[in-house]
Amino acid sequence: MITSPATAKRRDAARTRQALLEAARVRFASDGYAATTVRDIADDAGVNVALISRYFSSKEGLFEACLAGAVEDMRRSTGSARLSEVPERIAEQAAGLDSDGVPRHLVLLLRSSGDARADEIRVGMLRTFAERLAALAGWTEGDDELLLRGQVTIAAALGIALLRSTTKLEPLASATKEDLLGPVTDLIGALLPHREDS
Amino acid sequence: MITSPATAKRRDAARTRQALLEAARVRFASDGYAATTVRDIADDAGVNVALISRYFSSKEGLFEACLAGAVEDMRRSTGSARLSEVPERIAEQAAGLDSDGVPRHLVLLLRSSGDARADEIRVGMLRTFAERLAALAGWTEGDDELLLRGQVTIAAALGIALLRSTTKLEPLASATKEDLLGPVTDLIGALLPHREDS
DNA sequence: ATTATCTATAGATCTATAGATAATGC
DNA sequence: ATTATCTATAGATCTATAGATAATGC
Repeated sequence: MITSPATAKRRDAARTRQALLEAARVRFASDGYAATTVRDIADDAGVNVALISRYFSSKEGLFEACLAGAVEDMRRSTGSARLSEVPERIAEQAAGLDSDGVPRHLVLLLRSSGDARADEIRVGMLRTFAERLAALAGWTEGDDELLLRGQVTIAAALGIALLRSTTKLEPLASATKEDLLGPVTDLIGALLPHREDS
Repeated sequence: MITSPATAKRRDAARTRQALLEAARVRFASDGYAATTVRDIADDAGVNVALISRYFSSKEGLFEACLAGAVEDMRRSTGSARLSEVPERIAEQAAGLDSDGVPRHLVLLLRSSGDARADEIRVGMLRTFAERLAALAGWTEGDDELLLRGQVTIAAALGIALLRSTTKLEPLASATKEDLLGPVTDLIGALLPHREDS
């Protein structure tokens, strides 16, 4: 174990960077880009505001770094999955936690910073994500009807995640991954037809 | 016809108020509350900024007025519907247009202004909306499982609407109500079980 | 000595409003 | 005369940064 305890006051650029990144993901995801101030993020991270510019150039740079993290999450989630595993993965994403309880912030994909470059990344990720889902259900280039269904599936998952993270609408807000699994399984079963040939 | 042409420069408080309201709904829905400036809205409406304070007290007041409009939309949409009519209504909402092509801005229900009062209205509407849907599928007080399904249905519809209004993700972004009807019908059929007794 | 962190502040918004102007209707 | 609209501006943020401070490791 080289890492120091979480409460460490020891100067550590890498740790500070990480703390900012995590605080930013949470804030951007739940409050949106414009409503979040750099001071909010720095305070949450227990760090001086000026360090955001230091490590991420700007608020916009920090947002892009958050998106890059979401790309990672997404890769791991849809990577080598089979259609039969999709409902559980989606339920995890919608619940906002992966199977180990590590927070996921896919909601970021619905949060625009207004910056053109960040928006391209964001929409590109959504596109890829939807195509992977559709592909698991037998989609091939040009089949717009099935692609639309893949995109509707993503939209539904993100809608659930967003409603959970921005409102206290019960029982949805407190629903666990297990609570969501039933409805999500039905939802995906209806949207993405199972292939005959596998 | 008493109303003057749309291009009228004639002074008309009611018309100005309405123009502000419509411009605000569009901006708040697509950009969110914090990212929208009162000047954006006034410019879109072709009206002086100061008139926002005049007719709505504040930016927050204008947002609340927009929400009140969304309540109207919602009432009309889930009013006396039967379960069999729900998919079409939801498809309309998700598409962002009602059957006459009049824009709907249910996405506002996902947009927080940060103000406690507005948020209560917002979440209250979501709650009512979900309960009505669930009730059409046989929900009675205390049945949390079915209520969750109602809320997931709303979340899915809002997710679609939001993705459509904030990205250019094709084919979803350009899908018509008719294009959406298939997937949405399947989605609702799977989420909300049809009652045996009717 | 190096570099992580903090202080202080410039400059750019953005909202709200007081008071001036000008179109309307009696 | 009334009231819809506009001008000008005060006051409150918020981001980015230059330069000072202080902890670290050689």
